[in-house]
Amino acid sequence: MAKLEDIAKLAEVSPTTVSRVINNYGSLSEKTKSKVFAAMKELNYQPNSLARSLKGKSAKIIGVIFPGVSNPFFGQMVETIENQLFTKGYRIILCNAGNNKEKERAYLRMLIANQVDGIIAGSHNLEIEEYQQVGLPIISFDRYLSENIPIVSSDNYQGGKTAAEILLESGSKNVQIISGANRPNSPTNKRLEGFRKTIEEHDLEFGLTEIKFDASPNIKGMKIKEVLSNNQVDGVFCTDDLTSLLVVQQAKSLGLKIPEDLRLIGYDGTKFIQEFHPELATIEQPIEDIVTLMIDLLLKRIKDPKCQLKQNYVLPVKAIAGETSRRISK
Amino acid sequence: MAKLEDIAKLAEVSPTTVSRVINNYGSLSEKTKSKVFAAMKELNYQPNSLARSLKGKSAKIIGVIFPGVSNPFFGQMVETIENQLFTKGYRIILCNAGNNKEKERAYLRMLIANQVDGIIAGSHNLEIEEYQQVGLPIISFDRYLSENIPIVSSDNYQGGKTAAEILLESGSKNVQIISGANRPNSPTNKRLEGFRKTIEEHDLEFGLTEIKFDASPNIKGMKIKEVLSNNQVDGVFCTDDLTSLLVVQQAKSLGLKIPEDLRLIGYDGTKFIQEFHPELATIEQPIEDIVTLMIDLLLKRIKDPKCQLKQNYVLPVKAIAGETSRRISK
DNA sequence: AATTAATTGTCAAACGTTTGACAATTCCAA
DNA sequence: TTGGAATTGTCAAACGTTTGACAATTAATT
Repeated sequence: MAKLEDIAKLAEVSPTTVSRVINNYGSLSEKTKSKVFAAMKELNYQPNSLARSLKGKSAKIIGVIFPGVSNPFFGQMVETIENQLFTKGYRIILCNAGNNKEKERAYLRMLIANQVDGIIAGSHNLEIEEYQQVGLPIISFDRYLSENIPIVSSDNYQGGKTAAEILLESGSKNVQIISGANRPNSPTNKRLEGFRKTIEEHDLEFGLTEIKFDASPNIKGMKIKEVLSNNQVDGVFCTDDLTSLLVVQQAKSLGLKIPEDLRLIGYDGTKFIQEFHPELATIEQPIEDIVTLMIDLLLKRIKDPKCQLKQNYVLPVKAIAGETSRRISK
Repeated sequence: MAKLEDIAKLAEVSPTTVSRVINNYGSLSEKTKSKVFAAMKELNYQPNSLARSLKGKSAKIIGVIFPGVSNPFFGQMVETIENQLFTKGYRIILCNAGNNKEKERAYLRMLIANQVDGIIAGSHNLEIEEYQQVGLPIISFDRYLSENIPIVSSDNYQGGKTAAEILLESGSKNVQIISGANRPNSPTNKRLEGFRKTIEEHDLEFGLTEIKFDASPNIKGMKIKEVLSNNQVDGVFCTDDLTSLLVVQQAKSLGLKIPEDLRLIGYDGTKFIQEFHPELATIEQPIEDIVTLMIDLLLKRIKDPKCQLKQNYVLPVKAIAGETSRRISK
């Protein structure tokens, strides 16, 4: 590995000058600059980023903590984060916290040890006290972490409301919401609230089924089957699209026709779902915008750690029409 | 941020001793060790990983280069890599190369500058000469990169063969393979070969449709529609499961019943597909094993950069039965 | 008590940079 | 030609560790 000194020798200048060229510091003639650049090219030189960061230069690395990336929603999220950060010159360390508090803690410590510039967190493990003490800029997606950590989320309340409206418009009277188990302080609870409010405004009732986020699909399937067969449910709102897919599966196996017997709407609206399951009605979260905003806020905090940010940033959702919520004329 | 010196003061020992405790170097009494550990705990100390790596200690970071993580196959792959590496004390820098050669190059240089311990690459951009010169341990997934970079892949030939057999057994006579555009040197070509061999052994012919990996789903859909409507195709092998989903979509819109009118088998068999689309027949790649092997090889190379490894490692695939390839009795 | 072994301390160099102070050189214009 | 500015060089300290040489202290063994 070529080092600064080697460049200096080749370009016949002093090491200091090379460093000056790299950091554009002090006054330099065009001639030296180009000599140095040429030498850098010739030796395929890359400044040692460790040494630079040690001297206080930022390493340009962001830690990204999510439950995982095999779920298409988080996959798209992380991919978008990576893409946008890349164009700004940042790299990411991927931290899949799963539903493992210890792992999340370990990652948090590691990120600190590695002197990352900031953290974007969207994990599901709450009550990680450590977040309060991390002396690093953090932005959270859709989860409450601590007092002064801004949360960016989509308009969960409006999302729940819209989902309810669509189900009602589609002619459903007996609706059901299937959601992940609720955590206190989680903004996703608002989906439920918005949904409830709307249903109650129409003087109707609804059933609530909670299924743990991390349950196996078989277990989830079983619970869904119960829901669909015990009641005369004719409308279902799933708080994520994958659960919608399971509902489709179970409905089929029960001989229920969608949308004739049962209307269905999901949540998230990833590119994946829109492209490979355009029949699914869903509420789309503006992933691109969410990421843009998170990164914007994070970089602001990185530039000025004391800059004041709001605690909550809410972005609008969009209803995606789909066959599964088509209005049925009886 | 507490540093080594602070620990030394608190534990009332010399900085050297602290370092010795951390690195378990030289002889140390239990008493001092525990004093130091206590101090470390009290100050919540994390050795500065940059400084350590500068001094030659490994940073315990692996670069992971894939096209992206929004695709469930790569998502699961990367998630598995991350999980397994975590338990071995390594972290990962996620590099989504997309189909962007420049980005991949930039990432490669960055990984070198950041002194990562090794690289796992599964990108789709071939002809990146730089791979030859990277002085780092690299393992590749399913792609040829350069002479001495081991490739781990599933048994593509056998996979293609099995897919063909299943289609034939299901009663299809007029089969079609829909694959990503072929790249020279790519092991995935073997899927095609295995398929061809088997079909020809049965004195049948087959059609080949190539669709660029990165085409939009709409374009892909259109091409698939053409294939399904122009020919009297009654069996389709897609070289990935997502394309299978598109075939299901198009078949439905054309009024073709699966499996009655058309049998279908895909490739990859991610957890996602198996759980959310159990009706899809597919050839499962043993992701877990692939990752285990890649990491095993990589860590070997990291320990001993000169250790001899084979150029190719091939792991067996498994046929996953599904409704879409059910035998039809006419 | 004398000898040896184990433990800890002091000191300094090194890893590859950045950056400041200062001096030396070159260049250009009046 | 001289003065001042622009450019480059030398030198050294710093970032937070690791590690070796060596000396000093303490503990264990006879």
